[in-house]
Amino acid sequence: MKTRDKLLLHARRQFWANGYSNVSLRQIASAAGVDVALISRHFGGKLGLFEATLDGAFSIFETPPVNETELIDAFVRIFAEAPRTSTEPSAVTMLLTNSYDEEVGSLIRDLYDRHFQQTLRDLLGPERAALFAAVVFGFSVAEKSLRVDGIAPPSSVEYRRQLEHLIRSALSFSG
Amino acid sequence: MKTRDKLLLHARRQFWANGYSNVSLRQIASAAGVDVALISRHFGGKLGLFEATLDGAFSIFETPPVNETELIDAFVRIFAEAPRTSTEPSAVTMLLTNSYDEEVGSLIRDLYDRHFQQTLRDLLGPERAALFAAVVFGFSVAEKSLRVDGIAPPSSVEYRRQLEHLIRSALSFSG
DNA sequence: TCTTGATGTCAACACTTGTTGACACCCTAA
DNA sequence: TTAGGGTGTCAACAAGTGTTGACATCAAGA
Repeated sequence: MKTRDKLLLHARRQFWANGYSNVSLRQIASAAGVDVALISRHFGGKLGLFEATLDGAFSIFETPPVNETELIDAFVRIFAEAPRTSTEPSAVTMLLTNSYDEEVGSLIRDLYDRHFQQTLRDLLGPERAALFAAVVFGFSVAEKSLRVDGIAPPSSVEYRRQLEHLIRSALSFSG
Repeated sequence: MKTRDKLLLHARRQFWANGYSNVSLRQIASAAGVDVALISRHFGGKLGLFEATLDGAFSIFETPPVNETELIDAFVRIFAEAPRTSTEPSAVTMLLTNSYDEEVGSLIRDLYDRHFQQTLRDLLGPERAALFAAVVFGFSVAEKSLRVDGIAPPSSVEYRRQLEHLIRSALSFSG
């Protein structure tokens, strides 16, 4: 594997899981088995490396959903299957760990809105799109951040039922 | 105002809003108009200062709710009124900015579970308590972290309607 | 008045941070 | 073979981190 790709892999892993400011270039370089200086050479610096990890971050749909049923199905499937197919941190996790950051927060929020929330808005209208995002992120916070018990194991049928219940509830809101 | 209290005030403000690792002692000392060394003297160090800011962090109820109706009312009221009564970061914000932190994450999650989620569990059972937490934190993420449009202004009637809808949805779940 | 302990001031410490420049290596094109 | 650009290696830099020790100041009790 090329040096550039090794750096990108470990950078994404660490930046996404722990947040931009909480990860040092030496940690990434060490995990990749590579000299620190190469980061500045290949990506121009820390910010450049981080931005490179965002490439395609919000392209989570293979085929964009065209109606609400497809949207729900796609989301539940992605959430329920993600933990089994990959140990990598998810885009949702990345948003939770980085959207409060002083250095990259606005960048992240902007990317998210343009590349994802906009899709929700077009399909659901602004209010229901907001509540949709709220329950999806809330479910993730409860599961991964607060680690509340009561959230079913990610691979179980109950997990899908819980998530689907929240999503359908959010969509049942009428302004 | 005593030095100790000044430090505590600005420490809470900054730690809660930006996260433990993203705030330096010199930033806090400077905001408080006080020498850095006094932090180690008064609180033993950075961690001691942070822990001091957590005192009473989860005592958000004046009188603990004894049934679901009271729980919903209390929560909606606290959320809807908080932005008007204070510019200070909320306990929810603190959880979002610190529960992923490597140094204080487990401490925070533990405190939260013992002092708050436990109350929800006793009242609602583990599953509904988890979904309750999910929608409350999700609503906060959408509003303050992602800053999604579609969330109504905090002082409006619509804000209360949105939040109440999500909470009632979570509680309508039956395992 | 003298003493004592708490409180504040200042400088320095060892350490980590991101970044840069000098140098060596290696593969390819002339 | 010879040059040259991409790639990797190493050391150093200035800036920022939390913490500590020496010293001054001040208020209260003997």
